[in-house]
Amino acid sequence: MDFNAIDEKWNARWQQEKAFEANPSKQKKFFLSAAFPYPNSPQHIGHGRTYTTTDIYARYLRMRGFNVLFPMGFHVTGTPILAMAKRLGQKDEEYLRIFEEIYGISRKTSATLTEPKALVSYFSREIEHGMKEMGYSIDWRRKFYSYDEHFNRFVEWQFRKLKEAGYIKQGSHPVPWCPLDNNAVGAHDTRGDVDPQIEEVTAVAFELEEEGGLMLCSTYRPETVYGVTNLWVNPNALYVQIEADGKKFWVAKEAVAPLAGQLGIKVQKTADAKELLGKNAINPLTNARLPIFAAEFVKPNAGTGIVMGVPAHAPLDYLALRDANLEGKVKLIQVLKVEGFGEFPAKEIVERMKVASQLDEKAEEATKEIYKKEAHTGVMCIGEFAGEGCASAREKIAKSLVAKKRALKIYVLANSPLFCRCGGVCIVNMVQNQWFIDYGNKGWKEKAKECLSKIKIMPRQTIADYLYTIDWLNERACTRAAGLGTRFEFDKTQMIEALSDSTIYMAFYAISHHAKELKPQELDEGFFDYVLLGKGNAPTEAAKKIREEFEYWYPFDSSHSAKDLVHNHLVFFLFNHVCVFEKRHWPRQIVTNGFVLMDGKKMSKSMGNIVPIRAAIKKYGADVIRFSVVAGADLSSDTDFNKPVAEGISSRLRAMGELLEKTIAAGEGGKYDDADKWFYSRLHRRAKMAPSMFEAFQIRELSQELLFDMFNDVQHYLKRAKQPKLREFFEYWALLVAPFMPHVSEEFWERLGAKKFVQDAKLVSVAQFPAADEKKIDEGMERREQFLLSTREDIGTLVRLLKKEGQAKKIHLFVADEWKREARSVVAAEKDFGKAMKACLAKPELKAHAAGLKKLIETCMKDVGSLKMEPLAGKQELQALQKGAEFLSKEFNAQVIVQMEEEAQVAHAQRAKNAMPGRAAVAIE
RNA sequence: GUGGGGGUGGCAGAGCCUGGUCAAAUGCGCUAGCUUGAGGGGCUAGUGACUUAGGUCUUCGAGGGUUCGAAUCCCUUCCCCCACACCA
Repeated sequence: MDFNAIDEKWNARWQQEKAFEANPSKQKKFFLSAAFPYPNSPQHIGHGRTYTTTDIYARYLRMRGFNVLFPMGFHVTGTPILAMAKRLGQKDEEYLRIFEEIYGISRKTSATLTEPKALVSYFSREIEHGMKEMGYSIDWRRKFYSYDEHFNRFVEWQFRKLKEAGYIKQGSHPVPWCPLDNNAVGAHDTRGDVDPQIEEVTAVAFELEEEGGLMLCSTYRPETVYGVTNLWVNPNALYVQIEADGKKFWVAKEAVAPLAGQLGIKVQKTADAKELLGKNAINPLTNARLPIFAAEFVKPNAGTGIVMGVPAHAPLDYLALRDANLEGKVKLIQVLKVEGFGEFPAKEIVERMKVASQLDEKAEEATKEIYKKEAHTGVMCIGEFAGEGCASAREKIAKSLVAKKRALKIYVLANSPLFCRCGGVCIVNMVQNQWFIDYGNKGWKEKAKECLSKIKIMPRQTIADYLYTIDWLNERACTRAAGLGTRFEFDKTQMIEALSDSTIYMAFYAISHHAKELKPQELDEGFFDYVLLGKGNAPTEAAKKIREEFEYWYPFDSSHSAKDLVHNHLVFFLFNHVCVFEKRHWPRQIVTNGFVLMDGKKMSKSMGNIVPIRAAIKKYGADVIRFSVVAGADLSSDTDFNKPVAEGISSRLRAMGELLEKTIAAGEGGKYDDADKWFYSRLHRRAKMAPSMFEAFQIRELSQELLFDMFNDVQHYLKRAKQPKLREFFEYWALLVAPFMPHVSEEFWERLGAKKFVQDAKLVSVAQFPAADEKKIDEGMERREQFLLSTREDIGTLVRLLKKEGQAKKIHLFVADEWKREARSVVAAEKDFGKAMKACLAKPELKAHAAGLKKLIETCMKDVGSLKMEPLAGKQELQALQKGAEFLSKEFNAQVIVQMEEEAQVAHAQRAKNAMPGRAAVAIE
């Protein structure tokens, strides 16, 4: 089988037949989509998982008679594409190399991609080709880009709705910032693509007794202010006094730049650390007098460069005191009671770990341990919040200090120093007048939760994540100074940010192909109000038709994405839908899936283990890739892509193909015998359970059943059947696996030249999903075969045990006597040994076998569980063995004798006694 | 730290909700035999330990408990992964 040729043939056919262009009709509809891609790179097989899952579902539903709409667009909003184009324009070596080595794009081509639009068009074309090659059943007429003017009008309308609802706010906001570029930095703007992490720190102000200035100490542990005995400055650093907020603060000189974006800083004077030493500050909570000491461990570039000394709870503080022989001069103050420690945990741990000095490496280890322990188990034993846990006290004290203006909230970059690609050192900037969407709004949250309670979430375990995120979400910045996308109407200097313009875009798919026919300026408030909300009168005839189309497709039935979007996009999707749309148009289902690993490892540019999807298709064929990325794991977990898996699927498919050819060549005929009955029972059983498994997204299990298990059954059937009859099998199978492997399925179907299920439809893709023929599901037949196979296994075990491989001459088989079956059913009802025995003896026909009863009941008790299942009748077992004797005889190359007499009557009576209901006895000569 | 998800045989990965048929599906790997001109591929069997009659013993992160019975239920504990906001 030439997979590539088959792929090409059917992709062309689908396109030619417009098989997936969905228009309103009388049919019931299903509207689903998967997160639209961001075209700044070619897609890899990891992307393929979400889209394939979506497509399998779409194809399944289409075969179940739904009018399915599966559209696709491109999300180009934001800064990465801009940044990438700019870097390519600068001939950035790192980017050129990634393009060349990982994406396979020549430097010559790269040179043409220096404009954002060129980049977008290049990659979106690439992605679209890949999706078509994968056979995704997408209605491409509805494609749009998120910077299209028509879409801009839509997003503007959406934001007007948010504003009307009172959800658009303005305020200040900390942002990672490059002072050289004078712009916000994201991960793609930093050297090494490091994601900037902002951390909130409390800076406590201690008034200087002598001069009224304030010593600004940054701390992660404001609750320890009660235990401050002194302040620390680095003796080798310079300190400056700055004016901010009308006050004078001392901070390290190196701290000024990182804080410049947050405090309106005016440097008043500079001083050597020595000038501060010997002065005294006042504790804002206890009014204690705190001397200022010198310590080497203080880092002038971290926080404010001034540190509170809490020797009772901070190992470094204690060590610094000890190092300077100041231990006698201060009295340690306990703030927290800590499990497993006495009054002064820091002192204790330093002594226990034998930390030599503040410069000892072990000091850090001790600090980590104490901080963790105190945060976890510490209970305040001093001050206003005595008795409270450390964590809650920390929060309350910080809040109250800030409220009393005795402390400031400052932000630092947790992973500093962080360099912008331009070379600048990143800082945190407090952006004033930042625009937000207020996801903190209580009423809105309630509505979002209401929607969540009605929506179907797959996989189900993720509901907790949604709930948590809805609760936790607060104001979210929704604009940026730069980026592609939609300009922010209420402040034209701003662009709407990427996760805010992609929350209800599915609604736009429903109408995008019509909207394109109109001029952007026609898509005004009245237009969208009418089309999307049914408000007012139709502004034009066209609008009326568009409204009808929207009404047909909405609500949105199923949203698909990878699991990483649960915490942002998918929750915004809920919020925005409940804000903008009528309740009857709220979404119905969300499905998220795990990622794809490559040989067990995460795919990444730096590892160079990214497999571009188009290359993979070329190598294995689309259907093998489709199958590989969804079959390996449950929806919720990550799956692994590797060569053996892909090849295993490929070889089975090929084998099926060859078998199909043979079947076609051989023709068909003859009466069904047991082997045929067994095989078709298995097939129809699978056909019967397939629908519920598709609907429950049990894709891993389904693929297991439909490909691997079915294949094994075929193998066994070929061995058992005198004259295999596979035509009906292929007629079913090709359709059962069609959602997974549409190309091969179409090809098989065409080769079969059959009309069943397809009727007037020309394509499998729009055929009926085959209903199982339940009459052919033959439980008894399957169980008899199972009985035969387990007997075969027993024989095999014995032959091996007796070291008689290939040498057994005669195999005698015995079926359990009737009295055993009766006794077994007694035991099944009465699981207590004694009572079961009594019950058995009460029956005259069993009493006759009293000698064997004890052993029998014991054996039955050993696996009580299996008693629940009704065993095959003796006759059935006998029939299975008799009909299977020839098969067993071939398997073991020995004469097989099935005994019909009662156990005691036959030769090998001792062995025959071993027979149990459900298990034949074996004697080997 | 907060929230979520996990720890199963050489590996991947089911089973756990609804305890017994679980030495634990399936796939890969490995071993042996057959097949093929070799290779690739295919087929058959084996793959916890012991065992010349279908048996026994020990296993599902660790420890404890409930139960006639625990991979499955409860408690304690250790470890791993993911998300945490302006980033698509």
